[in-house]
Amino acid sequence: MDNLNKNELLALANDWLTENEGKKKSTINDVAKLANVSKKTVSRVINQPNTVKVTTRTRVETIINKIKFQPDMQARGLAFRHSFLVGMIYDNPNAQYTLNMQQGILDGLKGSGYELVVHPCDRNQQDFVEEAKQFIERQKLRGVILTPSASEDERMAKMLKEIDCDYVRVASVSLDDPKHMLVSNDMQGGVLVAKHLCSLGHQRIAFVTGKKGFRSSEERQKGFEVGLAEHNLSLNPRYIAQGQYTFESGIAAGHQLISLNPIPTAIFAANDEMAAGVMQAMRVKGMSVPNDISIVGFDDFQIALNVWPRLTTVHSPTLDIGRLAAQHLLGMNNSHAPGPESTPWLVERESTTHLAANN
Amino acid sequence: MDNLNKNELLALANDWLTENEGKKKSTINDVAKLANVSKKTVSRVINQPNTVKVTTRTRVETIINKIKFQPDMQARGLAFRHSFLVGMIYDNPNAQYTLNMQQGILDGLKGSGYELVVHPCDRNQQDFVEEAKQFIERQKLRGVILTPSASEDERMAKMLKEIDCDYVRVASVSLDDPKHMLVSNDMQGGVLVAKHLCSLGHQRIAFVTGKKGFRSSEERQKGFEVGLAEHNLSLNPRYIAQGQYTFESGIAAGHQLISLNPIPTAIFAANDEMAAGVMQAMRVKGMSVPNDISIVGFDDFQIALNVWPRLTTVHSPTLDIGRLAAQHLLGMNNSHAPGPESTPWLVERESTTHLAANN
DNA sequence: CTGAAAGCGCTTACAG
DNA sequence: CTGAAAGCGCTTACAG
Repeated sequence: MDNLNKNELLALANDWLTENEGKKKSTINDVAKLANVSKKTVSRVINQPNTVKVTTRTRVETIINKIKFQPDMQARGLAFRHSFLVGMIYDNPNAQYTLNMQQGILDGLKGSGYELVVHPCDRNQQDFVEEAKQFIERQKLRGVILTPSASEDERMAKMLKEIDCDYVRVASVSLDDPKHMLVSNDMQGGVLVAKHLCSLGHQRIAFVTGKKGFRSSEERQKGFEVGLAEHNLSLNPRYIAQGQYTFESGIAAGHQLISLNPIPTAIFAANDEMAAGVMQAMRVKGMSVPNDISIVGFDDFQIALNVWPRLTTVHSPTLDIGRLAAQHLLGMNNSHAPGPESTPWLVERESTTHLAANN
Repeated sequence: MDNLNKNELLALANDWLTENEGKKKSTINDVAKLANVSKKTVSRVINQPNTVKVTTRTRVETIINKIKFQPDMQARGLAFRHSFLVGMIYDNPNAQYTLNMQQGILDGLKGSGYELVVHPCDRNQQDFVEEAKQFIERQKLRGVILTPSASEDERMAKMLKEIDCDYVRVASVSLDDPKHMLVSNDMQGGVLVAKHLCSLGHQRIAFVTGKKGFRSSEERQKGFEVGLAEHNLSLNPRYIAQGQYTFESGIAAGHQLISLNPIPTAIFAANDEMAAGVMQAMRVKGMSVPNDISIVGFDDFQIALNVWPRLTTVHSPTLDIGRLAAQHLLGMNNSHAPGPESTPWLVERESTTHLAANN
């Protein structure tokens, strides 16, 4: 039996296939029988191919491919004591961000055999940590990826450590051991905005913050101030408006900022949504963007292209971040290297221009 | 042992808890031992509580709650021959739609013990059906929910039938046996738009279609024409512009439509994204919305509120649709009733107004 | 380099 | 109404 050549082996598998047509799915036992090895050897070919003699391995692989054997993830999970699922725990209200992140994670998981289970949470709810814990334990997740602001919650991180669940936190600043972090470096994005506006000659620049307690907003502001400082400028507290990361809050902030005297010549909003709201406020007041005032956003989501003029903004590589986070999670045991970082870049569009002479 | 009262039982469980603190998770065997029954009886309490004597059941439930026993879904899945996972297969490019649908499905799954695994697909890829098949079989999914346009693909439906996988297709028109359908009734939304515009006195009305091959666009148009017919109007083919469901295609369609002579007094775009694009085109041409021209969208997503004037549109209850689809899927075996339908409604905002006298 | 036995934590099929 | 045995499809631990 062991001396069958490939064609004889395939013929054997073909016979078996016609015999079992329409019957239940093939198992590791079927493969073992056809390849004339023990099921343990088939298991080795699947999990640690290098430990199997090449001729044996080739024989087993030929059968696996021929009868399209797929190991049962349920059974594998039971034996391995964890499932082949990765969880994404999130509470970000922005659809585009969340979906991009999902897609990035799925990219990173591709080919690994792992699937993505999504799990929104609500930090305002009393039992949201306990609820997440039950979710993870019930499905014996391989690990979880957290995005802001769920990723910034220390109660959540504490729980994950307690139940010894692998995890990666996506955030704009390092909050944990590097092996648990994927830093999106929003600060650097803020620096880029400052440089851009300064290079256009602006000096009276306003800032619209994001939602209170969101690290991303703090980091974007911090970077912005660092960038301004390099041009010997600083952010006047009067020119800082509190926003909520929403379109509506952008409108309000816009109205507040243009009522100032002197009026700012440029406004940096901590995300695109608010920048679009600021533009709305300008329009209502009959001000022209960018001639009367330059506006910059952050994220580079769809909305940046849907407004007119289109928004100059910072592109945050959400897809890449998701992919890196997934790879970081699955490779967690292999590396004690610091977690990867992602680098944003500036996208110049029509909402910013040189400071007009009359300003 | 069987005569222990509740407090004695709890004390017993407490002892066990302190003894096993930090050790591995509790299993059905632990519950059986503490409740002094066989594990089969514990299994019955979990799966078919009615078949167990009340006193026994209460005893078992007390233990389960006390030691916070959660059955292992991996093991349960293996024995049941299917996992406790539901898949969502989608290819809709609109982030808001997809995320709302996810959230709706999660709502419908809540409390069922099932989790949601997301799986985007690309109908342009040669092997997208085979790929989905492997996904389902590898994880032994309990069932899948398909959204447009993946839900409109008959090759996909055929494959699902072949592998005997429970599924629900969300679409704007019935494409399958009622037990496999969740109809979103977009046609009715189209009727509402026609009625609204006619009631405002408009007669020269244009339509921007969605992406070719999307049933939703066809249904919205069909309903629109039905509604117009009720007012003895019809859609002039010259006033139909082909769109792609994207913002950019809305701009193009807008330019095309206002170059017509006579110019339409109202435009209905098959989704909000395109309606926003049409408004953009109006702005560029110096036309005022709604005074020069009324504009209506469809979906009622965030973008409808981000434009100015805010968009009159049809609210499609995506969350409800997702929830109903999930419930329909899980209850599939219980009912042979026709699949549920969802009803859209009109949201009047500032982008539509009475036909001006000079038109 | 390979295999026979035991086990992962549940449920099904059978029995009483 | 309840239980002992066998099994779901894999892997671990041990042996050779």
